[in-house]
Amino acid sequence: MAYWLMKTEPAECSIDDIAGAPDQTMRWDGVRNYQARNFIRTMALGDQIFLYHSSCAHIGIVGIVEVSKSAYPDPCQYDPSSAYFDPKSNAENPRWDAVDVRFIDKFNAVIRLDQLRQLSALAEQPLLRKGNRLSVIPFSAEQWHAVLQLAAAENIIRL
DNA sequence: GCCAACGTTGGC
DNA sequence: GCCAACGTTGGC
Repeated sequence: MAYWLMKTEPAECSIDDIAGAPDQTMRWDGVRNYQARNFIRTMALGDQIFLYHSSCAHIGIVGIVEVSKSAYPDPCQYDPSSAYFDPKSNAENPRWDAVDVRFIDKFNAVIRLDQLRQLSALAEQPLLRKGNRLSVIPFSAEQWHAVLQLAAAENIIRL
């Protein structure tokens, strides 16, 4: 099993939106960056994902979701009415993939950026690098557990 | 709203 | 293949 972090603008799709969706499951579509897409293609059923709210009032990790369906062609790329329509993609050779994610947990507080920066285990984390724009980011098991332990120490979650 | 950083595009 | 221009991301 692998660990990941995915960014979302809560105005578009928040942790509450996922928790409130049918089967608490949503398609994670609209990824239009090749590096992020390549990560999506390596995701496996059951992989654990930190959900991160960006460009909002309370920036940080807000909960956990998991991969409930591994990568498949993102239907939005074929839909001319979609903001994610890609006229250069075609069914024979789909350019973009999606996964399905299922709600696992919402923390009782946001794990803020300044808290994450305190973790030496995250010193090399692309998420914390200035100018980082990657929306799908792998986490090592060590990084994953360091975040969970921080959250437990701050009474954000119970381990 | 500002602006730095980045990925992508397209002319050459 | 280079690289400037552009659009977007994302923290502040």
